Amino acid sequence: MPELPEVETIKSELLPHIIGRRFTGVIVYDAKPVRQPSVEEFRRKLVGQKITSLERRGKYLIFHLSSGDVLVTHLKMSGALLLNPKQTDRHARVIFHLDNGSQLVFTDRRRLGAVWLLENEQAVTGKLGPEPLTPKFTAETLAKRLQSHQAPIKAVLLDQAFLAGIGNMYADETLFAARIHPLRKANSLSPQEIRNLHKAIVDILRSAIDSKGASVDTYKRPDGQLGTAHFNFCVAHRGGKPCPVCGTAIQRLAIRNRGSCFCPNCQNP
DNA sequence: CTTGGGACCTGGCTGC
DNA sequence: TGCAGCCAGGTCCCAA
Repeated sequence: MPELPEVETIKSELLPHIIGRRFTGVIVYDAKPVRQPSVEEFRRKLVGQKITSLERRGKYLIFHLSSGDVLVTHLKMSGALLLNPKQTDRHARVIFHLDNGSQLVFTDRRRLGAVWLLENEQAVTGKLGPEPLTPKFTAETLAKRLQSHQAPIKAVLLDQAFLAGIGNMYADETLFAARIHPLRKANSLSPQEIRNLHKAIVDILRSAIDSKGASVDTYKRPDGQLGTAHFNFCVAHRGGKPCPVCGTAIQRLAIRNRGSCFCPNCQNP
């Protein structure tokens, strides 16, 4: 599942291969992911445009084009952007042909992913919360934003309008690193716990980026390689297995219909 | 405003 | 071995 570290990895590995390239053709095998505009307009407007820059916002990728328009992608659960894959599988949804002969393949097994071609990205990314890996995201910022939430901290961390880019696995890892129980009410955290949580968010995300993301499910980098961040996971996707710190069995429960793994000993309620 | 539940979607897994 | 049904989770939509 591509979360911030996975999307950041895709961005940085795609970047050198696509900057300055021009779209020469766009083949839509599945219209479902093309959210805006119509498939016909999507193709017509895209062909001929040059990619001038590529940025990540939360879990979105934003391709800036020479026309001023932006191509925005979200990979959701099972999406990937593959560069010149050896074989195009049956899950290829859109193929972008570039002027150097390369193919950029948007593939997505579960068909939840989406692409937009827009005048600007605000309609899609406008409601996102702060970027956790920018200097503006401080423990003080976090503390202030937590005050207005009494939902479980795990649910709040998953809210993209609260903080952009964290998904289920990194929320679990972050709370474990900060020793905070996922059901704690967000506005009940002490100043020290908030400082710990802030540090955990930054550390966990940075280290996952260093490991090129986590390949627990279908996540692949543009060249088809896997990431290794999941080898460092302490609790995420480890329900029933021993806690690496104390050996207690990792517990699993549903919060907001999402599986949450935590150590009942290290993360006290 | 916040909160929580259902829907979307497909393939891997479970259990009969 | 076959197959129905469950489950995974990012985000949108809706109701309270």
